Amino acid sequence: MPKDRAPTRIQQKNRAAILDAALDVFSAQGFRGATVDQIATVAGLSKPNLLYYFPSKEAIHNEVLSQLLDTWLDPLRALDPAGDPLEEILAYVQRKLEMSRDYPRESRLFANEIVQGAPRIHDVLSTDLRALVDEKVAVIKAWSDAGRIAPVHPYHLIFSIWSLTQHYADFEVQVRAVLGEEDPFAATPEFMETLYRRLLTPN
Amino acid sequence: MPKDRAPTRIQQKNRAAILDAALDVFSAQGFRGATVDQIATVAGLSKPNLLYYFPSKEAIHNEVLSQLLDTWLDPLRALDPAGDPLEEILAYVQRKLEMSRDYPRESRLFANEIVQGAPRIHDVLSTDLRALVDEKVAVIKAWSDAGRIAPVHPYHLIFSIWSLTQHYADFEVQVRAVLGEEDPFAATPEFMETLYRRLLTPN
DNA sequence: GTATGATTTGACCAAACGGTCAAACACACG
DNA sequence: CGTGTGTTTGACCGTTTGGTCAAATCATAC
Repeated sequence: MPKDRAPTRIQQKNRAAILDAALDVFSAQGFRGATVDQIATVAGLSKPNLLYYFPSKEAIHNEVLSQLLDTWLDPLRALDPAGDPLEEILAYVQRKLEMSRDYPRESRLFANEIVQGAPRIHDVLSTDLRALVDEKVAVIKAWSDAGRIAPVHPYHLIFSIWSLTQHYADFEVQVRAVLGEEDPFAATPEFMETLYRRLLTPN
Repeated sequence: MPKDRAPTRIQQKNRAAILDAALDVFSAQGFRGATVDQIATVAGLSKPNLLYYFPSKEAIHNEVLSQLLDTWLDPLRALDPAGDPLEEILAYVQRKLEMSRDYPRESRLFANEIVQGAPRIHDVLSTDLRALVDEKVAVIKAWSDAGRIAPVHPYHLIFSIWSLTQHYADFEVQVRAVLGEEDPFAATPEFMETLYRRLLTPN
């Protein structure tokens, strides 16, 4: 490990390469399935060299995961209580869908972690995530109570948005196997819009 | 390995215990994350004893996975072209939801496999699964074209059902972290029914 | 009870894995 | 150029893992 100075160009480049490679490997194999050697190879480094930049496999995983968590909830944070209810929710759906299309590795990393019981991020889920969801649920409930959108169970509404949008990244192999040549994201935005417009348009 | 005779009572009991334990461990840790020792311990056997009944870790995984695939698509197979369109689809949704509630381990095993690229079941997906989906998509498209349900992209309709229902099993930790004490499945059937009724009821 | 096959296990092996370390190498700066 | 710091690596270590095997134990039919 280098001393406590400003990172050199080499450090910046290599740390970035390692984190990108780790995202590749962890999202495709899970934490236990990934090997340090694999990550090093993908990053174009030797294993000891990689361990010169990060103290352990777990440290790399933590770093990748916390970088992910930082941005993962941005689309929901942006849901504006002052905006038009239906349009706000539709915009949130589209933002989430874009993230699945543009950052599928991040989505799969998250999925891997959750499916296997979220051992490393359970705390964040039941504190930060829960608080954010509670906040936005209150907004949606207010809209619903005011009759500005159809009555809906707000928690399940949010779960449905998560599951529908992330499905195209997390289960991409399955979607592609079923669709064949067709682009999975071709008709998806329109489908989502129709679905939530019909669900939420008041009477 | 015993000779090629009818399985004894001990064989039946132990093979069943192993497969159940394997479902536990594989669904919670993924293939590479699971160890033979773990499975053996959960099954109440020693590792060499377990390997007396199955030749390898991969053989156990294959067996568990193929038993799963056998029944996983039954709810979709049961979609009856002769039934009432909306009620048929709603019934399919409820069957899938029940499977998520009653067989979450199976759902998570499947999710683990797909998220990590489905290396072992890719063939089944692009043959059997695809054929079944194509068949049912045709049914839904016919209903849609006949105006018996609202116009809808049939593939994405099916994907939406998969993702929504399986979400409650695959992402159970997250759902519970957000909902707290509340039973994840309490309001879910009603939410699903409302959603698909609104989406599919012809104008 | 005893013979035969089924079942179980402790001891063991080779490979893979996460991680360490001293030595070699590269590079910037005077 | 040389020297001090940052960087890279081959060799190595202890542990975990999947799997083997011979020997011991158990169940059952005669």
